[in-house]
Amino acid sequence: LLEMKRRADARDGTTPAHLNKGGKVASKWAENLVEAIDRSRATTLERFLFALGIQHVGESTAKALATWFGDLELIRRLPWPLFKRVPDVGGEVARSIGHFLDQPGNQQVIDDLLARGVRVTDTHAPTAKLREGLDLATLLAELEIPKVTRIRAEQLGNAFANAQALADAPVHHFVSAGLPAESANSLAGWLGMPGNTDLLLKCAAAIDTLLEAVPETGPVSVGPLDGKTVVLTGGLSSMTRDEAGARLEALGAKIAGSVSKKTSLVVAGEAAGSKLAKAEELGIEVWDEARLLDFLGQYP
DNA sequence: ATACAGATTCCATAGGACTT
DNA sequence: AAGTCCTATGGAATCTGTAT
Repeated sequence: LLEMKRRADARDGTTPAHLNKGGKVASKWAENLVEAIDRSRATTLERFLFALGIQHVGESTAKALATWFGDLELIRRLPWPLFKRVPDVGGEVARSIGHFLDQPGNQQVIDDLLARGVRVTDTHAPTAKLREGLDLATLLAELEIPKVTRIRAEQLGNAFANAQALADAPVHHFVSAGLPAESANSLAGWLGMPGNTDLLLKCAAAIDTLLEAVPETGPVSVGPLDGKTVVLTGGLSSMTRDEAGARLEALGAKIAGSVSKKTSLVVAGEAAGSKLAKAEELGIEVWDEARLLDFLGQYP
C-alpha cells in the first residue's frame, strides 16, 4: 500500500488528468487506507470475534460472547459446551465456534493478528451472571448426550462429586444415581467413545477456571429499562440508531431487530415502515424521537 | 423425550444519504 | 463521480419455551 502511495505521488501532475484523475486522489486514497488499517489495530473484543468470520457468529453473537466472557485468551481455549452458557447460543452455534477454535490454522491466525499489533482494548472479567450454571449437572445437560437431559443430569450432579468421579464410575453407579437403564447405558456408551471423556474433563477444568475468573458479587445495577426489549425503526435526526441503541442498552434495554409480541417498546423515527405498522397492530407502546430524547435526558 | 411453533439471528441485497 | 455508510428487507437457519 505504501508502495502504491509512493507511485501515485510520483505520478502526480505528470499523468494526463483523463488517465489518472489526478495522482492526488490515488495518493489520498492510499493514505486513508493505511491510516484506517493502523487505527483498526486497536479494537474491541466484540469486533475481533466478529471479524474472525466464524460461521453463525455475526454481530449480535459476537457481542454476547464478548460481554459474557470478556477475554480473548479465555474464549479461545474454551471447549464448545461452555459456549452454551450464553443466551441465544445453542448447540449449533456452540459447536461451530468450537470447531473453528479446534483448527490449529485458526489459532495461528489469531496469534498472527496479535503479533502484528492487533490489540483488544476492552478485556474484562466475565459477567457475574455466568456463575449460574457452572456446575456438573448443567454441563452434563449441555453435552448433548443421548437420553441424558436436564432431569438425568441433575441426578448425576447430585450423585457425583466431580467429573472425574463420574468418568471413573461403572455403569451401575449411574443406575443407583436414579437413571433409567437406557440413560445409564447411553451415558456409558458416550463416555466410551473416543474423545468424549476427554471433552468432559476439559469442560470441568474450564468450569473451574471460569469460577475463579467470575467476580464474587456482580454489581447488580438495575437500569430503568431492565428486562425491556426495544426495537428502533426509521431514521433519527439527533443521533444515529447505533448511538440511540447504545444509550438504551446502557439503561438495561435489550435491542431487537424485529417487532414481536415480546417487544416492550418501539422507537419510530422518520419514515418508519413495516415495523411501526406491526407495533400498532400488536398494540405496543411507540415513542417518537422527541419522547426518546426526553427520556434519555432524565438519565444523562 | 420429543415435536412443534414463535422469536430471533445471520446474511446477502438494495437503495438513499452523505462524504471524499 | 465514486465510494461509503446506514437502513430496510426477507429467506434460511437457529434458539427456546411449551404442548404432547
